[in-house]
Amino acid sequence: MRIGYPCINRSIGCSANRTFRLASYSEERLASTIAGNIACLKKILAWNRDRDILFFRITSDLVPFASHPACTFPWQDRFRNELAETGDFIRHAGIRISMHPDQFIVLNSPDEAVVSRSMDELAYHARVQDGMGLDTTAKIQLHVGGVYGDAAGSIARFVRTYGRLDPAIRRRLVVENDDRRFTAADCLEIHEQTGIPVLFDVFHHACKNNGEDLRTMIRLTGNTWESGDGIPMVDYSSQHPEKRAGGHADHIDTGDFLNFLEILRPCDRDIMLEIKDKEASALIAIALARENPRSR
DNA sequence: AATGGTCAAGTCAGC
DNA sequence: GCTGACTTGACCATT
Repeated sequence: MRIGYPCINRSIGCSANRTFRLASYSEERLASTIAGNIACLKKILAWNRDRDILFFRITSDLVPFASHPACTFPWQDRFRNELAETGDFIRHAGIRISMHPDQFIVLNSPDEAVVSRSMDELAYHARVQDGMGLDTTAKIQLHVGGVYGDAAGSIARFVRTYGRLDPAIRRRLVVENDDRRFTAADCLEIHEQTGIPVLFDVFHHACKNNGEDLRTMIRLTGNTWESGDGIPMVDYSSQHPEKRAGGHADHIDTGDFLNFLEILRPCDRDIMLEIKDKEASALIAIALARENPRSR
């Protein structure tokens, strides 16, 4: 079991998701931004490794505008060495990597232009992981997409589009339940038709479900991951006490997390903490997991 | 140096 | 019809 956090480290003082405005786009600006982002990513990974944080979500902003028509810069060639070195570090440290394209990537959109742009953006994500030489246990997690007033039809559209994806994307793509549109059961249905692994989001499941037993869903979603996909990933968060239902907590709720660890037992999972204070909560979660080992 | 409007992109609930 | 939320704020013109 690895425990990690997404994208940003608030302790180090650098950011791996620097970007700039499209209006100020230039190759020089892009190249210097990418160089800075990769340099910071390496610092974060080393900081994590030193603290046994062995799961990390790499920001989608590592290469700004990578899939935008304005970007003709051959970043994968220009940063070949930097990407490969980062990948070497990741492998030697035993770190697990995920990425999570943002809300604009919608494979089941009825608008073919949206689908096309989404595929380009997924190809970029795959190229980052390929450039690092990561195996297929590194994943790209995506939600099903929009409902458009017809959930069944929208699931069918996701399945059809999945069949069109480049294998370089397909071997890394996993589908995740969201908090208001498609449940883990919907994702399992998609798995039946495509074979895509299901990344179970515990908090989203609490927000939207069909009354399924939590342990059962953890087991069923875990079964969709084959050996080449690695240990199943799960996303974990808890409700922010003041925000709307579905709002992520600022800080780990230790009681809730311990309860989750107990429910998880005896399944092995890599846990991504989607909590605002990032590495601070990850360090606490790792200490809690140590005190409450999975195998007795 | 601090601040507030704005930023490539989609969908949808809530007002 | 507009705004905010989403896995994650950061950029930049202006004061």
